[in-house]
Amino acid sequence: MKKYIQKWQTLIYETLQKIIPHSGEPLSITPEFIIAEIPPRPELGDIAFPMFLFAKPFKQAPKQIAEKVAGVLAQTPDGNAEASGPYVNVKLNRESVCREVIEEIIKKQTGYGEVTELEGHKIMVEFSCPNTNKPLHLGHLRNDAIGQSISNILKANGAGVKKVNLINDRGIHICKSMLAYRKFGLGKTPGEMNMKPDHFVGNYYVAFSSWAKDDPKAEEQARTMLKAWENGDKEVLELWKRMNRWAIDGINETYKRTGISFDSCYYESKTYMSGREEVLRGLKEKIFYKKEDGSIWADLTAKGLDHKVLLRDDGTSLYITQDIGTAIQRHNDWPFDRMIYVVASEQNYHFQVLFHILKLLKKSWAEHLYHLSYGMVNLLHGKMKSREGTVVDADNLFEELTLLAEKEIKQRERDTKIDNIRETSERIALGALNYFLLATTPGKDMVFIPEESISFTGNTGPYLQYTGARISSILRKYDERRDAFKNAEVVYKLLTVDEEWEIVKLLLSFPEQLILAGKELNPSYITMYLYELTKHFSRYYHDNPVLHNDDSHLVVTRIELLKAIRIVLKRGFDLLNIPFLEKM
RNA sequence: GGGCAAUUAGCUCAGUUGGAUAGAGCGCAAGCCUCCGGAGCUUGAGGUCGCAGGUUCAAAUCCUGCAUUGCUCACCA
Repeated sequence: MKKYIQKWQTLIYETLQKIIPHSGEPLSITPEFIIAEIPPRPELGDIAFPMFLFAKPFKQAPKQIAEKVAGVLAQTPDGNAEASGPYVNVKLNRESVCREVIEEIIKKQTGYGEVTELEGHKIMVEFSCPNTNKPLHLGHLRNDAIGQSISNILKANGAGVKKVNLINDRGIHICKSMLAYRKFGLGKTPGEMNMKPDHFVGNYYVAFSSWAKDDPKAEEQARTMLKAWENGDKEVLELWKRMNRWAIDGINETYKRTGISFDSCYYESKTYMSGREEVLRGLKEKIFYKKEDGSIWADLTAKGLDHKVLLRDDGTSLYITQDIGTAIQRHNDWPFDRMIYVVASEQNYHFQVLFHILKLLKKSWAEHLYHLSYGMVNLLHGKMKSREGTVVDADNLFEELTLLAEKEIKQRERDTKIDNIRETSERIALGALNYFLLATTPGKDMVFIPEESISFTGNTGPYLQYTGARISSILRKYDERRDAFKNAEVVYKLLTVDEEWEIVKLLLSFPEQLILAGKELNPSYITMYLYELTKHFSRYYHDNPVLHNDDSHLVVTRIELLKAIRIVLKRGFDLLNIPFLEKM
């Protein structure tokens, strides 16, 4: 669409130049600054140009200016202009636009969703970052969905993207589940208990909490264990390795199920030391200071921030210590132009502090670090609170959604027409989940409603998947009857239905939405776009038969349109990690 | 108490750099199957855009104040 808007901006600009009244002032802008809009109702036209801005220099009412401009541009090879109050509304030449767009999409296939906006940029994206003391929950699912999708979107914008995970495998919280296991675990294994191993580990983290409630010594023992861990205590390390393996194996299973992957994986246990060294170096260079008790601090009050502790008085590391080390190591490993941290908004302050500390440490790249902050995921009946046991476990939720999808399939009596019901249900569940999590702007808190997400009607992932399956079904039928259309030709002039035109305009704007989504780091531009596209398609094919037409030229032309829609849908689904289903 | 953010229909969410009558979905009400898959389509009701000022041709959008809610200011991560 941009291409056509630019063309018309120039045409409007040239026309305005011609009609400047003698008493008026010359135009002080260039064509690209002429405001172009999409009219509120399609029957008004395809592009709208408000004339308000020219009223002052022309010393004329916007309405009069619009009429004059439209008079000059009423009939052109590129389309027609007409005045509507203070607006000049343009209707594009449908036939030529239809041809250009549909042919381009079919020629490029899914490459149609590739733009060069960020070519040459190296962008590292960190997301997920699980703790190895418990399984993933709903909050992680939003994190994963955003991280994965943003990476896809940046890649489609031409950037070199490296997806990285950071395994939170050290620290006092890890010691807590270890302690509880040592105390209550009796050497059992997840295999013996027939449990998913990360859930097995998570149970001991819960066990620690209830133990610590009655026994004040529990917290102290955890601190002692952390010290032992950092000092390389053999028995502690042995236990740590064993339990970490369980947790990570389980978490990887969830990633696999939900289509999440990484290019490389960092471990806090391997980076915290370099963070500590960096802090000590900073101390030596008097960037930081030491308190009497031996703890090391940064004074950030000059920046309007607080004082921040970087190393405990017993010398052990904190969250921020290892974050410093990790950032430095990453930039050494893969010198990025930008680094995006996908982390919940509750850590906004932490990242302000982290980025500033890295600047204090004179890391020139620190200003290219960006915290992509996403809001909390709440439930309809309130917040998720681990203490109240209302945390939604990722695996359980996914299973719940899968079963709901399976039930729907059976209810619709589609089970005989689908090859693998379980697999299809899982793919619908994933589509439902990712669509729902990505449809809300990342920065905002959101309410997750499982039943609504899996609903097969309305603005949901499954509805999108259904539409994709319907298109696929029509194209399959066309293939089967191909011989009947041997002599038919594609004639774009035949696409005269308004709904066809709306769809073509949408196809035209896909690359622009992709650029926007990349610029704003916001996948919801894609979810909104895909919903618009599927809604228009549903309306269209409800009233306009594709295959059941006497005119075989019309059939093959509409088939071209459907192929183009399918390509764009597929590409859009890929960006959001929503599986495309041929049948469902 | 300080900082950051949010507030749009009963509920969940859109609303580009200020621009034509503020939009979807769910739910509610009423319709549509001799039709490529009815998981669909059509129509309707439902809004003082948190409140009060200001900026201007024009404000949900920009500015100021207030209210409410969330997050945060830990030797947790």
